Amino acid sequence: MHTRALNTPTAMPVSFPRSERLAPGVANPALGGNACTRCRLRQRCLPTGLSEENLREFSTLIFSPRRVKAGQALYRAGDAFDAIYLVRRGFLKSIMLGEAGREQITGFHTEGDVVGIDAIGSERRTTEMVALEDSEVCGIPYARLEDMSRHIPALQRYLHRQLSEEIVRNHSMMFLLGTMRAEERLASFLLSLSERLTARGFSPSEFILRMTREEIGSFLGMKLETVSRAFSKFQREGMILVESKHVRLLDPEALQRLIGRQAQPQ
Amino acid sequence: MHTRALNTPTAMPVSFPRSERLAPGVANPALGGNACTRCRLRQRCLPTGLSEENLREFSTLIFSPRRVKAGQALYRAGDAFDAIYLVRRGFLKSIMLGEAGREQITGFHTEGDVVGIDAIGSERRTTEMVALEDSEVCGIPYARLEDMSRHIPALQRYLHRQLSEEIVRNHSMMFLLGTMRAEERLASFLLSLSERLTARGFSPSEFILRMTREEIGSFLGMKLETVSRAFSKFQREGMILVESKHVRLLDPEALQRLIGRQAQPQ
DNA sequence: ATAGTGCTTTGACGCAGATCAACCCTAGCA
DNA sequence: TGCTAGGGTTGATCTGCGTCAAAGCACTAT
Repeated sequence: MHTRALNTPTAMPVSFPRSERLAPGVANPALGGNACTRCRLRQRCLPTGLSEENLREFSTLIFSPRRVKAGQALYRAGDAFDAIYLVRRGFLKSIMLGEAGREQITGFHTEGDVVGIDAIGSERRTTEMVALEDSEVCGIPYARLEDMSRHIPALQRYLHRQLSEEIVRNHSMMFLLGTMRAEERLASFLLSLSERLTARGFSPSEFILRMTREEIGSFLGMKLETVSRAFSKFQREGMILVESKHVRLLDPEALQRLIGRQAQPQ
Repeated sequence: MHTRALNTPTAMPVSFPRSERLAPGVANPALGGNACTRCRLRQRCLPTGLSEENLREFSTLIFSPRRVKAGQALYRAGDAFDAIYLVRRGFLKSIMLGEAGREQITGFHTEGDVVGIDAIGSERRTTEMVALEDSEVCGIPYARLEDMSRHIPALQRYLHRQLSEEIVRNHSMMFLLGTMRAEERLASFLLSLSERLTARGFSPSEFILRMTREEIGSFLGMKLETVSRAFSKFQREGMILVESKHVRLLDPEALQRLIGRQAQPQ
């Protein structure tokens, strides 16, 4: 039995027990050039089922990694759509802007995620993508990806699967926003975050939030004060430990129950 | 200046002035067999830019129209995903089912819409599609569509555009559910309904709602009573005329303003 | 040290919308 | 003709969450 890496290399608050950081699954942590075949994320980000030859061909598509500093935008609403991106490192948010200065965060993204796929088939970006911490992404020019996916069926399936997953995620969010109350939303958020981090080889029960209470609120359709109160309540009831951005899930089943119960009367 | 067709062939309530029904844009209203080239919806539902030859090839894909009676499901959650559908006639809703018997309507669909595309790339349906009135859909087996789109670029683009539009619609819904208050949601709903019907050659300002207050509420994340009150208020303020399912927009700009204003304080 | 800034927490209060309930209308049907 | 069921409207009341405000904490700059 061993602890898995926290989703951060930075120091923990002193009052919190520090978890050990392990190598995230792949033996060679040194990043190579931009050749996908040597990338540490190869298992997670590339289409599966490509032949060696196809994989090499696919690698030629990819721009060398681009850095996006915390606070900077990878793209903005209105920009021409010409590429999708694989997140290689870091954490980003996608934002939708509406009239009257209203805006909403429509997603958070971290390593291994495909981002910017939502504008596929359109001319321009309708959302913008901003880094919450220093990040690195690999761009794939869309026109060439479209071409290549015509003669590599596995690539076509990969693309369609990414699109499908985006749609399914969106449906889940619509469901969350349309039917859940504040505490259910936050519980759901925490559990899904935990799942995603687990899939990336991090600890399922302990993590660092990369976003503010206000950003969580924007994503979940509630105000930052409500987010904060829900965190405090979960802590009071022993379901989580929270200290500012550091969260530990003590009783995920309780969070799950909190979402599941409370069906409509009879 | 002439009036356009209402989105129904049925009789109007007597107290409402009846609009004239005109032919919906295409000269020959008699439906042919299942040959797309003779379908009255050809302009709206088929990929544009196909050569005559490609169009004939595409037509061979399509199953002959399938009828779905009001209340019946076209597919259910858990069904194998094997086809997408073009709505040829009628009106349907898609529903997402959650734990504890909760459910939410994620979309309404009418003629010319592509439905069932959300499960692309997955094995099984995650939502279900139920007809609100007697409907007709043309199925397209997905595996063959995927194949064919590899050698017909216009078809590939068409597919990607459909997926993109689905994603953009979902984002708009997330924005609506996450940032708008009840009256704004309903105003937004009415305007978007009006737009969609206009694009199909119906009257932009007068239409029949095919769904109940409860279904509108489910879609917009509010209770049926709140929907009803918002309708009444809009009518009191002279923005719409509403009599049960029959709606006329008297002042669309006012509805638009209702959404636009009310930014967050400074 | 000190001040300033951004983020978080917590309390007090108010309101939008949910809930509960009564009643109406229409359609279908015995 | 009357009964029933489903849908819609409206009123009264309740409550979850937004709003407003104050204060604390961690960082950074000076």
